[in-house]
Amino acid sequence: MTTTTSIKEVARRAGVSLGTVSNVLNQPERVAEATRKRVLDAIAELGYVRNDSARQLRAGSSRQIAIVVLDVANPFFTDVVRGAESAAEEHGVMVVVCNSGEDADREHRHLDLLEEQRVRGVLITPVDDTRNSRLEKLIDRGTPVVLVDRGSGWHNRCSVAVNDVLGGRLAGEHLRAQGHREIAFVGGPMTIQQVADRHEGIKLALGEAADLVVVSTPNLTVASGRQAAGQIAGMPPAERPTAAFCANDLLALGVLQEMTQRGVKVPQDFAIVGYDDIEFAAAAAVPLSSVRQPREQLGRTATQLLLEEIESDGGHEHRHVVFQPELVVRASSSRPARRRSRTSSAG
Amino acid sequence: MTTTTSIKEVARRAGVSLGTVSNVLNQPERVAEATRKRVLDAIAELGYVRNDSARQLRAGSSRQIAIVVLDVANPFFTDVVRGAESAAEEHGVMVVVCNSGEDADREHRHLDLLEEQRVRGVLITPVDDTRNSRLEKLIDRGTPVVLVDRGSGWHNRCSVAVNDVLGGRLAGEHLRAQGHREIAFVGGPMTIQQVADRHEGIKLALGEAADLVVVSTPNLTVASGRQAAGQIAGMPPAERPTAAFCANDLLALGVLQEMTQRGVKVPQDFAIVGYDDIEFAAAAAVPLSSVRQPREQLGRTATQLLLEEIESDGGHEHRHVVFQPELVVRASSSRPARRRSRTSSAG
DNA sequence: CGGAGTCATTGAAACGTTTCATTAGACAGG
DNA sequence: CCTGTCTAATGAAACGTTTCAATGACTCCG
Repeated sequence: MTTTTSIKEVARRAGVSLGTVSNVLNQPERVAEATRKRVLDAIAELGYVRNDSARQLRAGSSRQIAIVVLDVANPFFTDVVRGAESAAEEHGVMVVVCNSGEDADREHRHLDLLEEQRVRGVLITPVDDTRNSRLEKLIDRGTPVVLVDRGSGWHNRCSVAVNDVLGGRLAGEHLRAQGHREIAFVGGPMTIQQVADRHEGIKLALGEAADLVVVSTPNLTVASGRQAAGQIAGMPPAERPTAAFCANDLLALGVLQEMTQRGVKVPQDFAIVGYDDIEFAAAAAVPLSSVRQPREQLGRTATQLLLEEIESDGGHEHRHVVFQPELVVRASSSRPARRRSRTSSAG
Repeated sequence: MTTTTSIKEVARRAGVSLGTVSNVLNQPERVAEATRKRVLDAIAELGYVRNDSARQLRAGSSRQIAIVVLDVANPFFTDVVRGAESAAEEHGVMVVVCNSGEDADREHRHLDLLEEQRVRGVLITPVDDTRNSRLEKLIDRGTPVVLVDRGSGWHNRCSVAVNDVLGGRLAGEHLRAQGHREIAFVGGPMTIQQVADRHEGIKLALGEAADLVVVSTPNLTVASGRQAAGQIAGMPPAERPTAAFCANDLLALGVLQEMTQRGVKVPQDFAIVGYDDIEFAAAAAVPLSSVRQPREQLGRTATQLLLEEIESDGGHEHRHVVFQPELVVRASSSRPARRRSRTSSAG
C-alpha cells in the first residue's frame, strides 16, 4: 500500500548523498543554501514522508506521550485530555489518547502496546489503584509515569490530584448545614481511590451529626446513578436518606433523572450534590450542586510534570501536586423554604 | 531511559539464534516445545518488550488506525470513538484518538504525524470539507481513509454518515406542525457539511410555510449557543423567532441556558430542537427535543469499512453508508396548551 | 545402508533512518 | 608552494526486528 519513497530516492533525485538529505531534515543550517534547496525540491516532487519507525528505531524513543483514561466519554476526562494536549503541543509532543473503559485488562493491553511503541511517558488514571503490578513493571523498565487524580501510596511517582477528602468534606458540611440527617453516599467501586476519598471526606464531615448510608455502584455512569436512586427510593421511609452525595456528576444526573421520574421532587424531597462540576451540571433539569475540580489544569500540570521528568537526565524529584476543590451550590441541594415534613408524610 | 533489552539478549540467554526468538514471538507453532519454553522464560526473566519501531520498519506498516475528531469533548464524537474502538479491538488494531479542535492547522499537523507513523488507515471528520488538499494528498499516497459524518463530493472514499438533510427536515416539519412561523437556525460555520445539510433540511421542510432566520455561530459549543440566544433575544419583537433548530445539542443547551437566564420560558415562549441526542439532552433543565443519530454505530461501521479496505488487496469498492436519524420529541419543543400571545405581549 | 522427506534451527539480508568519523575542496597565511 | 583551517558533503555503521533460503539432524522406507 503506502508508497514507499525513501530518503534514498530523494538523495538520488537531488544528486546528493543519503546523509545530506538527513541533514537537511534535521540540521538544515549545516547544509549549503543551494544544496538544501535542491533537496527540498526533490522532497516536494516525490512527496516524500519521513518514516517515523526508522527514525525512532535509530533514535531509541518517540515523540509521543500517552494518556490512559477511565472513560473517554466522561466529560471530566475529556477536559483533562484537552489540558494535556494543549501543554504537550507547546513542546511538540503528540498525545495518544487511550481508553481503558474501567477495564483492567484493556488497560494492560494498552500499556503493552504503548510500551512496545516506546512512548516517552504515560499519564494514567489506573483502573485499580491497589495491586497494579502491570504499571509497576512499566515504571521499573524506565518509562516515566504521572498519576492523574491518584497519588496516595505511589511515592515513587509524580502525581496530580485534587484533594478528594476535602471535596467530600465540603459536600458533607453543606448537606449537614441544610439539616439533613440521613444521607446517602452513591458511588463505587471503593477500589477507586477518588471514590474512597470522597466517601472518607463526607464521613469526616458528618461525624455523629448524621447517618451515612453507602449505596454502592459498579461504576460511575448515569445508568448506575439511576439504579442507585431506585434502590434509595425503595428503602423503608424511616431510614430513607433525604439527600445524596454522588461520587461524580454522571451518577448525580442519573439519580436526578430517576428521582424526577418517580415523582420525587428535587431538592424539596431529596437533595443531590455531585462531583466534577461538568459543563452539563449547570444545565441539568434541576441545576446540580457539585464539587468543582480544575480539570484542564489537572491535565496541563500532569503533562508538565511528565515532560519535566522526561527531559531531566535522572536528576528528577517526584512531586505531588494537589489542587483544592470548590463547592458550587445550585438548586439541587438548596434548602427550600419549607421543610421535610412532606417527605416524612409521603414516606 | 528505556532499558534496551533486545531480542539478541533474549537469544543469548536462551541459547538460541535470533531468528528462533522471532519465531517464538510470531509463529510459535514452528518452534519445538522445549525451545519455546526456554525462550519464553528468557523473555520473562529479562522483561523483554518488543520494539515496535523495528517491527514496523521491517513490516512496512503498523497495527494502528487513527480517528481524527473535531472535538474530543463533544459527546457525539466520544461515542463515535467508543464505537470505533470496540470494532477495532475485535481486529487487534489500536485506535489513536486525535483532536483537531476544529482547527485546520492542527488537523494538518496530526495528519503529518500520522502519516510519518504509517498508520494503516484514518477515520476523519475533516474540519473543512471543501478544499482539503492535505487530506487528498494523504489519500493519494495510499493511506485508506474513511470519512465520518461527511461524504458528499468524496466519491473516491468510503464514508459513513447520517442523512442530515432528513434530520433537518424532521426538525423543520415538527416545528412547523407546532405552529411556528418564525424559526431560527442556529449553527455554523456553514463550511461544515453537516451544518449546511441540516440547514438545507429545515429549509426544505419549511418551504413557504415559515420564515427561517440563520443565526450563525463560529463553532458548535455551549458558549456559542448562549451567544446566539443573546442575539435572538435582542431582535425586534416583530421578527423575533419563536423557535430554534440548533445544529447540535451543545448549541441547543447553550440556547436553553441563556433563554432561561433571561426569563424566556421554554417551550412556552421559545421552542428548541437540538441535534445528536447526547446523553445530557434528556437530563437538561427542560428535556431537549433532539434529532438522534446512531453514534456508536457510526464509529463501528466506519471502522469496519476501513479495515475492509485495508485488508482487501486493491480490489476494494468504496461504499457510502447512510444512517437515518430519528426525531425525539421532549419538552423543549412541545406545544404548551396556551399560545404565543404571551410572547408577543412580552416583546 | 542409502536416499528422500520432515522438522527445527540458523545466519544473513533488508527495512529507512541518524550519526559520526572521514574526505574533499576552498581559502588564507607564511 | 606548502601547511593548516574551515566548511560541505560523504559513506558506512548501527538501531531491533522479520524473513527466507540454507543447514543439520532425524526418521522412514525401500
